[in-house]
Amino acid sequence: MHKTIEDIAKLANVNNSTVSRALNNNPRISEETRRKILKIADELNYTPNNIARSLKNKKTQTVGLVLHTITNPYWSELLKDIEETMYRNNQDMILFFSGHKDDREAAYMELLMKRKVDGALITLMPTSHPENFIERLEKLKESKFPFVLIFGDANISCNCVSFNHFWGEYLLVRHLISIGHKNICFPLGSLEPVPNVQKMEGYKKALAESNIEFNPGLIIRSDLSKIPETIDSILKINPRPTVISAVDDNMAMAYWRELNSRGIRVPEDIAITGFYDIKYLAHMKFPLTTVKLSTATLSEESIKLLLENIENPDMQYKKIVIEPELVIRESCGAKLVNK
Amino acid sequence: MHKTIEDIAKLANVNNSTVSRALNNNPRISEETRRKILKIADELNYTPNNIARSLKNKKTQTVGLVLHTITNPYWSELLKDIEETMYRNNQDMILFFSGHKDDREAAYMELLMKRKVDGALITLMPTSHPENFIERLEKLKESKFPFVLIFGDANISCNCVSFNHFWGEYLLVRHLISIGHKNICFPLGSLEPVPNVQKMEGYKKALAESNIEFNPGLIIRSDLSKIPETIDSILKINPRPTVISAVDDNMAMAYWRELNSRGIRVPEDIAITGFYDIKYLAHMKFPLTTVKLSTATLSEESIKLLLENIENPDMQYKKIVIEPELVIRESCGAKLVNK
DNA sequence: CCTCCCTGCGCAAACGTCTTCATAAAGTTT
DNA sequence: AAACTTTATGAAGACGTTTGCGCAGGGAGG
Repeated sequence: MHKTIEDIAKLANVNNSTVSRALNNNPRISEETRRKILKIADELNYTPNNIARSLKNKKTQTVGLVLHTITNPYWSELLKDIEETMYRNNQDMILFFSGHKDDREAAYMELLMKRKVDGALITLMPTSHPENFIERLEKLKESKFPFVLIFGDANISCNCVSFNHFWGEYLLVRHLISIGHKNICFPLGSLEPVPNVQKMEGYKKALAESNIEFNPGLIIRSDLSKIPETIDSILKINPRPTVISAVDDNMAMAYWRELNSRGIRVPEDIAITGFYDIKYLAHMKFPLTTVKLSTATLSEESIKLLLENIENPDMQYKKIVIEPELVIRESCGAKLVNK
Repeated sequence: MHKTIEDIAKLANVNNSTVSRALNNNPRISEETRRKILKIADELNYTPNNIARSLKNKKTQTVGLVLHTITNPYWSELLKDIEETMYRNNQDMILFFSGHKDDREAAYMELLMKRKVDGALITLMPTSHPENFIERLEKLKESKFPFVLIFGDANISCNCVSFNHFWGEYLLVRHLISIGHKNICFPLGSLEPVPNVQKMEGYKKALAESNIEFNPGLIIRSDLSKIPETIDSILKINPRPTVISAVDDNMAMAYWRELNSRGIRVPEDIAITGFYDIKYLAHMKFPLTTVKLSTATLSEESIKLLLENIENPDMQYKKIVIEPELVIRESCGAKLVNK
């Protein structure tokens, strides 16, 4: 079966501790014996037992990842990037999906402690039960459990990594204006979530800079379950908007599809923009103009922060805000304008 | 800090072993002491140390999941279902993405053993290096490492769970014929991968049953990177096909998008069908007629098989084939025909 | 009443690794 | 050459569980 340190020790005629030291590059050991031990370890095809190691070291080299959703391709992309970053950092990752369900979220927060992960990456989504969620975070903080909140906004005191939604929407609307759009419809679900508030600010700032008056009639309620109704409302606005700035790529695609089924062309008849930049959609050849929230940067930054926190559980909390990036494709009508 | 069995033992004035037995529902212990111990454990907020437990038991209650891709929403859906099934079975899951890269795949296969997971779910994708992949599987088999191959076809001797692609395509084409389609274009990348071979059989069987002659001109080469060219070829076929039976939903969407950008309507001008049934697309309101390969059933079956294998490492290999299910939506033109 | 068996529990070893302390040998300083 | 210091290694305990063995006490069967 599997070889242990003791097996090596016997063959090398040394003590366990010597083998352990040789394997761990402890300097207090002679080059000669080190080489001898390493050679034998190699011949025996020895691999250390991480369980035993964890028991002694009280570190598992494993972090938890708590996601609220995964079927949305943006989050899968993020998951992929996180996994790769973990791999580069020699960390294992154990996964917990809460699926927006409060009870599972509670269960997972418990599991984080029980399963002995060294720390965790946790996503905050505006739709989950905010009070319970915050309360659970407080518990983690109390027990000094290292974690960082992904997409966490400023209202929570803990390690956070998030994006500057304000600036993203600003860049986007500024671009739309620059290619001739003035009537920019901005449907959103609710103004409660912080990202939406920030986007609204960005939208207004861009308008103001171009001396376009803000028209509240262009801000309408929308929801993935009521796409036809939303499109109805939009088409009734007078004058008709020339572009719909969707709150995310998914909504953008749903609008696109609904317009298409009515024979309205995108972007010729009405333009559409998204937010997040879901790679899968570009893969499927949908040239959506959007604002990229880089999953690569997000994972890089959050893991860096998390490892820092694991290293030093008493560190000051940090907030990292990543700047988004405008991605101009065809759905905004940019190519039409340039002709 | 964290409480141990010893802490409980002291307070209860019993030995460690008694506490352990009480906690593990060992029958050789009186109801009285059991209750006393459980009460104290509860008061102390005791949670067992899984690391120590694993060290003793040589079981980690953790399984590895090796995925080749995750950004494709079908696989994310599968991942979600697997995670949920794992949760119900009290198993942790550690994740490895190989991203179709051979070196990472090799690294992960090594890690599976080193990281002390009890077993693994491994996906086989036709695009990875088949020889190396098979070789690595043989190694796992040699060391009696429990694993099941997801989407594994019959050519490999190991535990497999896969779908009956043959029957899926057959159901689909039979339906297409039933609503009046006769000219069914069937573009595919290559006839090498087993699923494609099976689909081809299903396609032919359905035609034969309706006495429609097989027309090789309708079988064309296709590739996600050459969508416009594929559509060009399809539109040149005479008589023009009334429907494109794509090899998967992703290809279907790419065709859809390309046709749309040329002003060709789906399904009015040409119908489209997919394969797999990616939930995300339905979510985005694309009413794609497709063949559902249920991720729920897949995860259920594969985990059941894996746990069985972990329980008994010497078991006979099993092959499980899941029947797919036809999902009729609008893209095949069914609704048009019925009018 | 003696043996036998069952119940309930304690003792101690074990899982594989790391680490503190001790010690012997070798090298350095005075 | 005595008194240190440094270097290389060994011995043993610890991390938190689980478990085989043993033993005391009590009930049952002969």
